[in-house]
Amino acid sequence: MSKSMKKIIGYPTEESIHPLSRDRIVEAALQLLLQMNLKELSMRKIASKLDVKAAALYYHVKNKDELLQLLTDEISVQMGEEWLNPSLTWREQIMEWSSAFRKALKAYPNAVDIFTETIAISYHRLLQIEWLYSVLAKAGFGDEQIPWAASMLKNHVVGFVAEEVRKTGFANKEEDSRVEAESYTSFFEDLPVDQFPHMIRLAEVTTKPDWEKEFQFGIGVLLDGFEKRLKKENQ
Amino acid sequence: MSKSMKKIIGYPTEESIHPLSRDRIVEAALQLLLQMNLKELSMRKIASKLDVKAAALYYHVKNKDELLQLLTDEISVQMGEEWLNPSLTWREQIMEWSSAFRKALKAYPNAVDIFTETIAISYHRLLQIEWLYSVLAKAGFGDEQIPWAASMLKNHVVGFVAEEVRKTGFANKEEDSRVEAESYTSFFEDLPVDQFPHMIRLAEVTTKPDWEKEFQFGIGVLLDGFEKRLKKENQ
DNA sequence: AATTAAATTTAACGATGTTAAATAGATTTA
DNA sequence: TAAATCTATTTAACATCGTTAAATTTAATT
Repeated sequence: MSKSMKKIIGYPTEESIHPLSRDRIVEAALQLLLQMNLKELSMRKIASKLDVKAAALYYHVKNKDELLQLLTDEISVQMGEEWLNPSLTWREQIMEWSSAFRKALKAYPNAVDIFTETIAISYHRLLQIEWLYSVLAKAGFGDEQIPWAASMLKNHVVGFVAEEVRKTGFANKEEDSRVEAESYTSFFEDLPVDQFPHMIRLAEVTTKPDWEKEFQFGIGVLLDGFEKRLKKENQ
Repeated sequence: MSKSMKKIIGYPTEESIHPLSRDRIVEAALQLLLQMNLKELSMRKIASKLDVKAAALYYHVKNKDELLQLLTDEISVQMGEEWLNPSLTWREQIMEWSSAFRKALKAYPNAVDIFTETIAISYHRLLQIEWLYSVLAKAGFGDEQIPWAASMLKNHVVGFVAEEVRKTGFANKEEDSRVEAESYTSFFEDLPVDQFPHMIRLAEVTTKPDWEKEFQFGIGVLLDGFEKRLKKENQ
């Protein structure tokens, strides 16, 4: 693109296309999280990606913690609504939601830890929880148990994906975690056999995990456990 | 204590009682975590608490990450073995373990996030998992499902306590999180009623949580879910 | 054209994890 | 006992970080 072209009135310059904003900051941060892990993500790097100095970010965002909260909110937004299907049973609805949530989390593997470290107090995360509440209410849960069950589901998916990401490894800048995931695989061989009999016997299963199958198992356990409590209440 | 007294041969001086070591470093770090949160904990502060310069720590510990791992290991050690009781059913054994694990985690509330962020590759944490494996194996679970169930239990307790700590608030230096916990309580009043009907209706339940009851509910759900899978397999 | 408001930069502060080299203390060897 | 070696700690420095106040530029309004 020539410099003269940029001077045409109304021609969208880099700046007019991309005025600095919360959304652009969030977008840049998420992009960076695809190339580096959470510890490496800094305000300065985000700013640099936007051709701006770090202090400029603070006009649009209170501090880094707030920005991280915004990231979780945006990820919740990107989860979309395709999983929403009122014609399904409550079990099916929750299974759809769980899979969609997992998928959204895995889209930004390095952001998962933000979910584990923060309370859900952003708009779109709250919408998710509200929806969970509505499904659980229709399923017949008592008022006290609705938040309990919702919390379990949320924590389970987040915890599951966090572990999945850690053990699967994900591309850092210096491919650190990939190495970590490998060393984890060969880790079991160094265990004292007498003290860890089960762990060693199960090493084969543990080091070649079928994450999808394990995920379905987990959701199934929760749903079965929920259902039993439902029946107990109504009998 | 007079200076001359310290000179008596064999009298335990400050230094001879307290030679720098991994254990002392871990102990100091855990003590500091009772007065500040995880983000505030630094190598320099730990060193200062031990009347030593920060670099000295690196002779005993590879880096901060390893130290944090050691903290989780020590907390696992402090969990003790009172919860161990082979005469109980597998359900009861797991309930005892869960409660003991929760209690151990809550002894250092500001350390919980280390558990959520790290893989269990330290000796005493692995011992816990090995024990879970043995109980689940005796309960009759198939080899594939044993690690799955164990992982669920571990993740559930850690996730639960993490949330409990965040929402309960814990004494920081500047009583920051206590304020945060308060503002969380009054948080629901600002929600748009039409978009969050359930959340607002349940606000009373959610802001006055009975954590012990909720914890038992969660473990019960998991155990019921497990049991159903057990029966399915054996039929 | 002058004034005000909005957005960004400059510059700086204190703090962090970590490392290499220098130093002191203790132990072993000659 | 003196020299040499090993152990443990300090000194000093590096690059980086989150954040803020003040100065500056750019845009909007009067």
